[in-house]
Amino acid sequence: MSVKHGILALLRDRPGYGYQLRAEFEESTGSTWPVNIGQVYTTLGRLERDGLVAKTGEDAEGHVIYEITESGARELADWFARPITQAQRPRDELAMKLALAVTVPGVDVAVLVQTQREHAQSTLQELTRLKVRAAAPHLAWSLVLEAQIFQAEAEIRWLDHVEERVCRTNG
Amino acid sequence: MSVKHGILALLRDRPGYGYQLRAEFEESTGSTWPVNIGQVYTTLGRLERDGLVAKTGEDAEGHVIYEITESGARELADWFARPITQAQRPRDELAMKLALAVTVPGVDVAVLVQTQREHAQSTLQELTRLKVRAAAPHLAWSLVLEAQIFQAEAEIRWLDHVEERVCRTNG
DNA sequence: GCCGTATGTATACCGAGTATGCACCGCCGC
DNA sequence: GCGGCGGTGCATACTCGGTATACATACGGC
Repeated sequence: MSVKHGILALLRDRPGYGYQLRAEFEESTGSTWPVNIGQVYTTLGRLERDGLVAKTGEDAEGHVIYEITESGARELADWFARPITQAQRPRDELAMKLALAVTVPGVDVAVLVQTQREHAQSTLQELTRLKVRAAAPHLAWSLVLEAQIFQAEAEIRWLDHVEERVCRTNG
Repeated sequence: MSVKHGILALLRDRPGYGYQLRAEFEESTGSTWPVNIGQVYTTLGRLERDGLVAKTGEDAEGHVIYEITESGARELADWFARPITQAQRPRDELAMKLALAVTVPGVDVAVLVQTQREHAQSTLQELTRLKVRAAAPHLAWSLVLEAQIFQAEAEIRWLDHVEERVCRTNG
């Protein structure tokens, strides 16, 4: 979903080709999410199939150039207007794991929570360090980084909450 | 990933068959995440292929029964011991969208943030209502629900933060 | 008897993501 | 000069998560 709309957004700015789109895509998210080049081509293929982009031929260097279509621009505008809903998101792996852990017998939930919290805390420290160190932060990059920070904090808060609830339940 | 380990966890408790495993899986997460039955069978197939579960034949009613293998139990124990890392998680759709929005020209970031926050707030209210209304809450269910609440709160906090940063940048 | 629903298994299909193959080109060292 | 090496660029094969659907059986109500 995201790579698809990312490519559309980049193509709305100006036409481009696969390899270049990957670089722009990664740069626009502050190189936080590496994108496999193969995925760019398959996504471009699907977008073309669905009439959201079109091949315009080749440029002087022989690159296969794509441009956005009217239909693609509409889809992009819709996407920006639509909020991201809970339903579109994948399952929360951690919540799932803990739900399983408290359901099936023989799992030490306290240890699990403890391990996860230690991990989350070191992740949070690492992210904070990255943020502080950044000399001339790219806006998109720092927004993504801060999203990860807020999420890590929420995870730690939730783990504290879980620990309290589970301990109270057990004793 | 999660369905795979969920099935392993359920099978460690006792052997079972596809349809039953789906019901148990959904119940263990408080019916928060519906699982398509087809996925259960394909996952069981892959688990069998990899030697993590094994068919034991049929029970009295003719159900195809699977049981966990030693190797499967090891993998499950490993999974519970391993923390969930950032890398295993999928891209954050919302962070991605905003990173794109501030990068490509012609997107009204303020409106986007506003729309998303309204949506997140109504989601949060809905989740809170669910939590309060729950008469005899299942532990796993309420943990999952609370995870969603903590995440929605973090999202709203982050959106406030983004708004402040973007406004400051623009004016 | 027959229709609708729940139970149960299995397969086809699609999209996201990864690995890999293949070709071209420019640079650097010998 | 030339042979290796790394960057650029395109394309395909493959796996996995997830959905839809086909198909069969059993059971209960009209």
